[in-house]
Formats: sequence, structure tokens, C-alpha cells
Amino acid sequence: MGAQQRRSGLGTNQEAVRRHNLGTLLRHVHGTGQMSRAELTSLMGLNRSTIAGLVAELESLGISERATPAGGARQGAGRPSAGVAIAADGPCVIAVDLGVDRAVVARVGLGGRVLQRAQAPVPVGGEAWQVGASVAALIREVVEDAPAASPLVGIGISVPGMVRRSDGLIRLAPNLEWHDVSFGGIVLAALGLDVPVSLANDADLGALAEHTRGVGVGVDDLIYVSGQVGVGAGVIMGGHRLEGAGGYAGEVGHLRFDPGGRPCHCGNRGCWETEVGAHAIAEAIHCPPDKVAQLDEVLDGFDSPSPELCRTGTAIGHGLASIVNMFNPRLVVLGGYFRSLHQLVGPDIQAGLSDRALPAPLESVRLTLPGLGSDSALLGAAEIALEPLFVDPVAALGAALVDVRARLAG
Amino acid sequence: MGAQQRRSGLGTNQEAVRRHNLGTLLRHVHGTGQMSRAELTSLMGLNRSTIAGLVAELESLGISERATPAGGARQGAGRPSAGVAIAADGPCVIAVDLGVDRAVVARVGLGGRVLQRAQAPVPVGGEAWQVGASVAALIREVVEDAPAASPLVGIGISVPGMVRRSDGLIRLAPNLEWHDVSFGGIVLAALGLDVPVSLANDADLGALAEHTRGVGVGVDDLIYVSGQVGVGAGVIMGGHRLEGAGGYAGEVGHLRFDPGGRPCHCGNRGCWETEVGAHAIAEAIHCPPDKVAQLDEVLDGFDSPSPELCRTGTAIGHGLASIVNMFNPRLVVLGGYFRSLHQLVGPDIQAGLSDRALPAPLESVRLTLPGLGSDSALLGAAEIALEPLFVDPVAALGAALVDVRARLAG
DNA sequence: AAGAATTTGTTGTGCGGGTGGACAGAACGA
DNA sequence: TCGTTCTGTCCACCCGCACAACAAATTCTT
Repeated sequence: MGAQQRRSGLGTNQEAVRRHNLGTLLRHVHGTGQMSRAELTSLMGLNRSTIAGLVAELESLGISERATPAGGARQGAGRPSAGVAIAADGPCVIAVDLGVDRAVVARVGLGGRVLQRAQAPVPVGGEAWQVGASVAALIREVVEDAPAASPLVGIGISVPGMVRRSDGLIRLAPNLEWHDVSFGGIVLAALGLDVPVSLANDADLGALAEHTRGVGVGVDDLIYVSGQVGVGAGVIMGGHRLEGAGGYAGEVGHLRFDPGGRPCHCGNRGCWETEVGAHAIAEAIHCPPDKVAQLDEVLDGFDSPSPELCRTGTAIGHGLASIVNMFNPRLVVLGGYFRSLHQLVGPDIQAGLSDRALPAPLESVRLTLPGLGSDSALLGAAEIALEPLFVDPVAALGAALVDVRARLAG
Repeated sequence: MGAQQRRSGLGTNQEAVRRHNLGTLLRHVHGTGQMSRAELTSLMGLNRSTIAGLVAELESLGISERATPAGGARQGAGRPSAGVAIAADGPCVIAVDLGVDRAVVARVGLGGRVLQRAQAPVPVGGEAWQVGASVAALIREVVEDAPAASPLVGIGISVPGMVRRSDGLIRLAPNLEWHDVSFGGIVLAALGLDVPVSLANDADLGALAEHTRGVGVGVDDLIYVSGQVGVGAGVIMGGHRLEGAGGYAGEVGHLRFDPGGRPCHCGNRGCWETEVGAHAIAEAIHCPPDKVAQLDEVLDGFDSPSPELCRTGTAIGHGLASIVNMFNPRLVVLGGYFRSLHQLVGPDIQAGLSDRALPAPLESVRLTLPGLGSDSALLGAAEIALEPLFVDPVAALGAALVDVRARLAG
């Protein structure tokens, strides 16, 4: 019975049961990287023997391996429970975090372990195929030392823009100046491979990663607000990603903020982004326009907030109030350059929020920094690429690519 | 494998499979009121024999009964499929739509059939126990002719205010002037019964009802924007209700709209509600303040829009643009007095929306009137009360109350 | 009008998968 | 050292769905 997926009105046959249980078990192990069989039985509410059978299948698939029980976790008498750990040569994915000025690529295994990483600057105003080639080069670099036994399940790409859910088309990435780019196809073509590629918005993936292994573990209603150059948000409600009809949910940057405000590139006036976006902040702190993409580093150079920045903090808080009223999250995670801003004007942000949010949603919400630092989007990209494994481990592994290094070399 | 519920990381055993399949089958029949076994097999992807077994169980529970196949639906050769219809004496619920000036109570069966209904005015500024007594009287009226065999599964109550998800406490109902009222308990006490009671916000229930049997059938991402006295929204995303951490999600009335605008009762300035709320509109059309609760009727009396109303329509559209940007719904349903307004200034609303929303979310969204008229919230209340039947029909029926009429009389 | 074709209901059998009990193994505590 | 406690393994068992064969009820074809 299900959990993760949202099937419409399908019935369940027993083969689906097996799939689901195997996937759920793997998801649990993935969440912590290592887990005892005893914990799994109580978490999943299944019989010891059933868990044993599932674990055996996972081992025979080469996904997990038997581990000695964690030494410190002993808590009483009884036979110690054998550990279930992610196999060293287990399946892995390629995660790509496409930023406005640099791309980070990593090979990531189950459990969210970054096995290898590489990065390179992205030329300003680069064509999609150029960026695709550069990303493909990074991918080659990153799979160089991959063990031949480790199958590649897929590629996940984080994009600073709006991505269509149905096919992963990049509809609009304003800061890359891309319209309707099929970046997944471009990367695959540059690699000469055919593996599943998933693309999603960076804020959405930040939310996903923070929910899975960051500050949002166990928090089923959270929002990740990301300041890159524009402002976006990733929303998780009831433990599920909020995607919307086309996949564009979370465009908080164009919330109406001040109808008399400055014109926004979207054509309106006084969007939230015109007050708290990177360009606005850069202007407020007299930062040169060519440094806007590195706004977080510039902000980290400040040791005390200027009055302008305090006003910006308040504006952030006021905008967050609208968001909190709309979504009633338990957690708001401030990513991107909002991380740096929070260090400087955290109290102003909080005060702006407290001042404008309704009492009921306000009482349960908490403002925090990302638990994964600047890797949120990257690890979120890994998560969507790994997702098929949790839906159906056998099928996902069947579709995976073995010995990627050789294939890329040849 | 699951669908409706969102269990955390539980495993599935076969008894859960049976529960789920039985519940899902019932949900399908509930959706249309009548359905052929052949349709059920293809919809649920299960074997003919399995469906036959499930249907037999449903019949033995007294929930469904065999029906002659619908005459017109024949489409080709082959033996006609026997129908599965909701039993006449099947389980039912009490639905309560608590408005700011009147309460509507109905006995509703599966399939959304309103079997009996009654309504009464609610005194302005009435205490919760007074309103509770009046609702209890309506409930007695409505179960008067209920067949003894028909078990009462529960009571669902639609509330014009913020309802805490965990326990159904009414945190704040501004137009009833209630704070922290346990209205469910009050009604049960007045009835001297003990049945499951569910409470939820009226806009949330409007969204639910429109999704189940209104204009939103088959649309998994929709928003029901309701103008009662304040403005609220119910959100369904990915086929699931958006509730938020406390259950307060969808408070769109207090979106920041114009920071230089009029003061709002929430303490801020220029909330959307101060522009498009009932009080603002009443003022714009010079409607006497004591008629605000019947604003829809007043508006229905207009046959052409005044310039003030056109401006209001534009403001509604502008606010909807923020909502559409945030949620990316496929459908926006205009409920409450927005229904009447849409008749008058529909083009202005649409123009305001088109003018301010981002292209990507705009291209897939559609603005409509409710398919259930003013009964959306009432039928939504019935839906949440019926919900346990779809999760576990056997258990829900076991907990249901038989021969309610006799119990209420005694 | 009668037989063929088609689709569905019914029945019995088989299989997959989770359950539960019995037993053995491994640590802890007295 | 021995009892306690908890876990892993193996077994028979039950439950629920799938599948195949047959019967029933229509429509289509000739």
C-alpha cells in the first residue's frame, strides 16, 4: 500500500507488492546509508522473514551488502542485528548542477555519497550546445575511475529556470538566456549515450535534497527558497514535491510585492524579485554588475549589515510572509545567496516574516539555513536520477548502463 | 500499490492489498454512482475474477448492489457487463456547510447523492454552542426518514475559517467571531452521539468536491478560490489536498497586494482581501454593510458591471496571477461571490490574470465556475466524511452507527 | 433466422508472497 | 557459567491475485 507514488486508481497485484516493498526498503537504506535489519522490520511493519527475503534480493542485485553492525548502536542484550549497507560497487548516478556561471558534476551513489566531482566555469551567454559539451566533458572526467561493475542508473540535472515536467524541456532559463532548450538530449548526444535523464528546477531539487538528507529530514512540509540570480522556491507538501500542472510551481520571484515598484523583466512592476533579487541587492550594496553571479561571495565579505541590506532583509521577510500564508510550511530553508544574507540580516528577515504572517501559520514555521550547504541542488539532482530505483529496483537496474567508462571511451 | 494515502515508509502485506483494492474499487463506483464490472477491470488493471470477488464482498457488506447494465452504454458485440451500483440503503454521512449567515445540512450517500437536506439561518455573532444546537436540530431533521439499515459513517463540517488539521479545532473564523472552538465536539454533545467528525475549511472542501464530481474531474492540479466574506483558497496538487503543516494552507486572502493600500483586519496593509473581499466590494457598489453576507445575491441583481466592479475584476485577476505563478494549476475555480462577479466582469478577471501571470503557467491554466454551484463546500464536507470508506471499507463500516434515527430519538 | 464472433461472468487451479512458529546463533547480564 | 534476550533461518501455511477453461449473453454476418 502505498506510499511514495501517486497512482491514479490502480489496483494492486502481488507483484506490485514485491516491487513496492523492495523499493521502500531501498529508500530507507538510502536515507541513512546503513541500517540494521531489525530497524527495517519495525519501520516497515513487515515480518522478519519478509525483510530477510527482501534484503537477500537486494544483495543478489548487487545493490546492498552485508555489513557488521554499527558498533556504537548497541542498546541491550540480544543477538546483534546484521547491517544492510549500500554496496561499494553499487549503482550510481551522475548529478549535474548547472549554475549561471559554473557547472558542478558529480558521480553519486546510493546513500547520497558523492564519489567523484568536478566543476568548470560556464561562459556567460553560452549556447546550449557549448554548455552541453562542457558538461559532457565533466561527466567523462567523473566516470573515469568508476568501477566497471557499478551500473549507471541515470543522469539528473539541476537547472536555474523553468523546466517542463512532462519531458524535461527547459522552457526558460533567464540567466542563461535559454528558451525551449532540450538540454537533456544535448548532453546525451555529446556523450553518445542513452540513459534516462531527468531535469528539474534548482530550487525544487534543493527542497528535495534538504528533505531527504538535509535539515528537512522528517519534515513533510517545507519550502526551499533559493536566491540564484532570480528567486525561486521548491515546495514539498505532505512529503511530496509540489510540481503543478506543467512543473512550474514555486515561481515566487514574481509574487506581486509593490505595484508601484520597479519594472521587472517579466513585464510587470514590483515583483518580489525586483526587491530581493540579485540585481537589486547588488545595486543596493554597490556591487559591480559583473559580480552578480557571485553575489553570495561578495556578501560573505561583509562583516556588518548596511542599512540597505537590513531593508532588503525586511523585504525578504515580508515576501516570505506571503509564502508562509499560502503554503503553511513547517520549515523555510534559505538557499543560494539568501544563505549569506541570513548570516548578515537574519533578524531582519525573521522580523519581517513575523510582522506580516498570520498567527496560525507563523506559530509552526521555522527559518533555517540549508543542511547541505551549497550542494543542495546537486544532491537533489542525484535524488531524481535515483528515484526509479525506489519505484522498481529490478527494472531500474535492468535499464541501467554497465561499464560506463568503457562505453564513454569507445 | 498505493495511491490515495500517504503512508510514510510502510511495507505492504496482502491484507493491506485487499483493503486497498476494495477501497479503490469503491472510490471508482462512488465517483460515477454506477459502473460496469468491465470498466472496473480495465480501470484498476486487475483480473476479471478479482474484480468479481471484490464486488461480491462489497455487496455482502451492503454497500453496492447489482444493477442492470446502463442501456445506452452498449458499444459492440459481447455479453453485457453487469452494473455495480451504490445500494439504496447503503452507508451515508451527514454533511454540514456552515456559512456566515446560514447553515446547510444534508444526508449524503455514496455517489454524492443528496438524500435529504435542511437549512436554517445562523444568528449573527452567535455563540458556538447556539450554532451547534441549531446544527444538531437540522441533523435530526435530516436523519428523520433515514432507513434503519443505512449506517452513518460520519459527519463532515465545512467551516468558513482556519481549521487545525490534527484535531479539527477551529482556530479562527473571523466572520463568526470564533477563536479556538471545538465545534465538532459541540455538535456531537448536542446530538448525544459518538461518530467520527471531520472539519475542514470551506475552500479546501470546495476544491475537493469540484475535483471529485465537479468541473475538476480528472484535473489533478486545481485551485478553488472562494469569496465568502474573506477570501480563501483550496488547493489540490497532484491529486492530493494541499494542507500544510497545520492545515492552514491556501490563505490567499492575505497575500501582499498593495503595501500602500488599506489596513486589513489581520494587522497589515493592502492584503488582497482589502481589495477583493466582500467588504471592499460592498463599499464599491454602495451596498449596505448588513448585506455583506449576501453579497452574491446583491451582485446577481446587477445586469451590467460598473466601472468600480471592472476595477475589482482586474484586481481579482492580478491576485490570481500571483496564485497561478505560485501553484501552476490547470484549473482555477471561482466560488462564493466570485461566481456572481465572474458573470459580470469575467473578461476583466481574465485580462488581469493574463496580463500579470508568467507565460508558462498561464498557457495551461483555465478559469471556470464551479460545476456544483453553491453546493461545493457541502459536498466536500460529505467527501471528507466518506473518506474512511475508501481507505478501509470494512473497518469504516464496522465503526459506523446503525439505526441513527432510533438513537437520536432515544 | 441461424450460426459465428465477441465479450463477460463463473469456477477451479496454480503461484507468488507475506505470516508465524520452531529452532539455532550471538551478545549481554547476573 | 548460565539464563535472558534478541535476531537470523527454515519451514509449513494462508491469503489473494492471475490464468485458463467453460458457460452465458449479446451483436454481427450470411
